Amino acid sequence: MKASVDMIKEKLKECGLKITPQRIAILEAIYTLNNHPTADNIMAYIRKTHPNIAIGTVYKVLDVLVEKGLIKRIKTEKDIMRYDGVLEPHHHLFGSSSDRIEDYSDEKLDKLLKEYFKKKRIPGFKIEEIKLQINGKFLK
Amino acid sequence: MKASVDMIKEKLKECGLKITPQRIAILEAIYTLNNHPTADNIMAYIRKTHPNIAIGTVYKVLDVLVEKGLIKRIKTEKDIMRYDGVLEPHHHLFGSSSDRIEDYSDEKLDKLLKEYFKKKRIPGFKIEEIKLQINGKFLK
DNA sequence: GTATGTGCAAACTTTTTGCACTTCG
DNA sequence: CGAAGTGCAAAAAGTTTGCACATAC
Repeated sequence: MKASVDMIKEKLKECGLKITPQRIAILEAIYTLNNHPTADNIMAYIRKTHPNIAIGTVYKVLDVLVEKGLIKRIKTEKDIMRYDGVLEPHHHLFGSSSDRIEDYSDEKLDKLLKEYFKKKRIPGFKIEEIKLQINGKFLK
Repeated sequence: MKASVDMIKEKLKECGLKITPQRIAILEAIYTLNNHPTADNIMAYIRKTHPNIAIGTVYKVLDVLVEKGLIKRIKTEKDIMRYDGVLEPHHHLFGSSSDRIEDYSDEKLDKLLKEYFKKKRIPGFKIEEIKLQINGKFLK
C-alpha cells in the first residue's frame, strides 16, 4: 500500500487532526515500510528526512493515530509495539523463529468464519473482530 | 486447571530442570491465577509464600519455562507480557475495553480450520499453529 | 490569536544482565 | 562436589510525561 501525501493529508483532515510534517512523515513511513514497523523502525526511516524529530513525538503521534483508527497496533509476544497501516480486515503470519510478520488476506476464510460464528454464539461475549494468528515458518 | 505440586515436579523433571521452590511457586501461581497473569501478578501472588523471591528470578524462570514449552507467552498489543499455562490448543477472547483475556476452546472450529488449510496452502509458509484472536466486549 | 502539536529531557515501567552466593542432585 | 539456580542491584530498553516553544488554521 502506497499512499500519496495528498491522501495522507486527506485522512488527517477527516480525523480532525492538524496536518503537520511530522504526522505526514510518520504515516508515510508506516505505509512505505509496510512491514509492521516498531516505533524505532519508524524513527530510523524518518530521520533521513526529518533529522530533528523527537522520539517522544513519534510515540505521541502513533498514539493519536491509533486512537483515531488510522493505524493499528499489532499483538505480538514481544514487549515491543508494532504498527500496521493496513485497515482492511486481514490476518497475520508470524515467523516462529524470526520477527517477521506478514499480512494474510483470505476472503473465503473470512466468509467461512462469519458463517460459523453467525450460528455459534459465545456466551457472555460480543464479537467485534476475528483475527487469525498463523504461527509457522517462512520457507526462505 | 489445577496442578498438584507433584505434577509440577514431574513436569520440571521431564524438562531436565532442577526442582526449586521458586519454580514450583511460579508454576503454581500461573495455574492458580489462571487468568493470563503478568510477571507482576505472579510476583504479587508468590510474595505471600515466598517473600524473598526476586523479580529477576521470576523473569528468568518464566523465560526458561517458555523455552521448555511448559508455559506460553500470549500475544497482546500492550508492552506487558502475559503468560498462559494452558498447553492444549485454544483461542483467546480479548476485551476491547479492558485487559481481560479469556480462553476459548472450540473443537468443531479447529476441525473446520484444519480442513480448510489442508486444501488451502499458503505459499512460502509452513503453518505450525493457528490461533484466533477474538476481539470484542465481555457482557458483564 | 489560540488551540494544537513538537522538541527535549527527565522519569517511569518492564525486562535484562552480571556476579557472588546458595541449592539441588 | 559441581553444575545449575537464585538474589540483589544496577542497567538497559521501550514508553510516557511535563513544560516551554513553535506551528497550523
